[in-house]
Amino acid sequence: MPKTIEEIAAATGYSVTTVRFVIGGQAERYRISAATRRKVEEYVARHGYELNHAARSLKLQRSEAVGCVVPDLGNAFFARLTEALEGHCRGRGLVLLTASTHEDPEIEARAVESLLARGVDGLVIAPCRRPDLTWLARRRRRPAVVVVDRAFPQEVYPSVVSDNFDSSLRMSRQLLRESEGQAVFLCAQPELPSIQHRLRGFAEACGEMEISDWESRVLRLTDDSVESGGRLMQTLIARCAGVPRAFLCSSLLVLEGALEKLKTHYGTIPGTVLIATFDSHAMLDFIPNRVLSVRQDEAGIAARAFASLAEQMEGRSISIEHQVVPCQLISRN
Amino acid sequence: MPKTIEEIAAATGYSVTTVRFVIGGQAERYRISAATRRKVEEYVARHGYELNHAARSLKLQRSEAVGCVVPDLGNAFFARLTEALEGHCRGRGLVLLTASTHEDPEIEARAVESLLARGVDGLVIAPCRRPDLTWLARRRRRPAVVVVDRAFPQEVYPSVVSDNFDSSLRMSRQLLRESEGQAVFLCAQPELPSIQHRLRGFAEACGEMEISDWESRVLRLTDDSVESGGRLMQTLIARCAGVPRAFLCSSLLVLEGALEKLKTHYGTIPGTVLIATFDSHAMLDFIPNRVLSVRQDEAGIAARAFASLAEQMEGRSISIEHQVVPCQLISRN
DNA sequence: CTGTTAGCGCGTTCAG
DNA sequence: CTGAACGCGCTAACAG
Repeated sequence: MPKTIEEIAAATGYSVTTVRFVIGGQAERYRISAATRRKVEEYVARHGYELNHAARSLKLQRSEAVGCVVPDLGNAFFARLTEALEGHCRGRGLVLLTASTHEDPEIEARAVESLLARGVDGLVIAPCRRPDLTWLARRRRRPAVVVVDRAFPQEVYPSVVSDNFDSSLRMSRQLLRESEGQAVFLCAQPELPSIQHRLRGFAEACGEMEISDWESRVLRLTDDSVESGGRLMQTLIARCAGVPRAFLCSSLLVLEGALEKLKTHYGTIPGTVLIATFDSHAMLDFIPNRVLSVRQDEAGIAARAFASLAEQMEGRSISIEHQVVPCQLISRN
Repeated sequence: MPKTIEEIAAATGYSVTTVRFVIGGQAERYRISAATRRKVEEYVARHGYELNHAARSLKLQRSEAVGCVVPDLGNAFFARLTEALEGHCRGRGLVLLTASTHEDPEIEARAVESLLARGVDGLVIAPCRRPDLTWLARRRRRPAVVVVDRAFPQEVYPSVVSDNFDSSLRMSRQLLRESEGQAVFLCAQPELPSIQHRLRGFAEACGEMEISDWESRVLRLTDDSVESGGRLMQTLIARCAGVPRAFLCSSLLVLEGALEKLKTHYGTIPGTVLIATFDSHAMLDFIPNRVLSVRQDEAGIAARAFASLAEQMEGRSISIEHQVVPCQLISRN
């Protein structure tokens, strides 16, 4: 059974300080005698020592933990992001506390509250609404904060997001070119900043093609779900009175719903329809249609987010910067 | 800025005990005078109070945190499992500490060590090898432990796994029936208990069809990856000297590799091939082929795992039980 | 080179 | 009804 420092001190007959120096690898520095050192090390080798983080946190007023709050861990993007973050944390001896909010601001607020009460040293959050600053304003020791994926305008925290405008522009250009201007954007959660940027990329590409009424090429619904995708596709089918030529989905969930609807409506997914979507998945390879998709760089986002956290935790000034991570455009078939 | 109990006591002129009773909602019970109570409550309403979990943990020797160690958060199964667990934890005021080990026993050991040092009250783990008991054997306060997804024979902890044998049997029966006995199992990580059960289900189904040499119908490779899937399919194609009739994958990663290989080899995925796989994904709907898949019930597993944890944490006897959660067989097209 | 000590904030016990 | 005091295990300042 692992011992506490005091127990080791008592058992070996030395003081806590001496034991601490040995255990902390500072024996050299404080010129602990070889004999003393050997005795302590032997005892530790036999019985083990286990740092009590609660006591350490209490004393140091820091937890060596970081919180991660995402809307949906079931979403592969957030899962990979969380995983990458956890790796960075482990590398620095930090633990990661996670919370998944189901896009519910209520749950989100409680989760953040809970993490802060736990005294996390850092917080990475992909908020479902504009984050409420009151958390930190009134707070003993304010943790480092980084907003990811969803940087609302005039963000007060450093943020790291994908290059949504540019990647959307590139994908939309290609989509419109290949479909001769016949493409519709099936869009869920249009109020999210990331989606807004994607919309703007689409609009820009429309402009380049001299499509004036791009707004009419966008079908919107508030919640991001398979069901929304189905309803949007339903609308699209009704509108174009025939097999749609090309469409662009704001997320994989919307894509799922849209394809499902195509399949039930036509019995199969018409091979002529050109598919484009944000967020990518390996399985997209196996749809026979031509498919364009944009893959976000979760590892890159995590790396930058963590770097920003680390910077803040080391007390450097909170530079309110906004970082944009490029995406990859993938085209299949 | 939220206050500590001592600060509130000092500011209101009462003692910590009195303040604690009021804050703890025990005012009635200890007959705190209405005036006192009002004063304290007013002060708290104005300045806030924030429990210091580090101090609480130090005193109570318990952290109100549970750890979750999985091989790969990027895997949708583990992501959903983790998410569901987190929900249960939140409901009981616990936080979830997560770690993803990339199937590396080294990382896993360090992650567990780290979580235990953090004093987690419970630990949910999907181990990559048979868990090493020495963690807990020699330990001050042993946390509650539940093994999920991968219960090795003679497991010493309670475990919760999917009904791998039965679901495999059902899927294999159907697969063999539809393919007239012409099906091959592309199997990665055959040493995992879950995979072993799936293999046995396949063998049983072969037996029912009076296929004696089921072993020759299984192609194995140790690591679960897209690359393995490709190599296994390569072998299969070479062996059957033509388009395979039907195959069964041990995981989605293997399926991805296998399909990829089919596609590069034949230019497209032959429509006649019958596909079956463990673990399911919505996108499987959009492959034109007939597809069988087994979907695990992550929510069910999480619920039972958490129930077992809770049971142990409440001091009830550690009944070394093994729970099996049914899966759903999905067939498409 | 080694030892002593004072908190960190909370929960609990005992004493009025 | 209210207050005082101890200790959880660790860190760090100070004292030899």
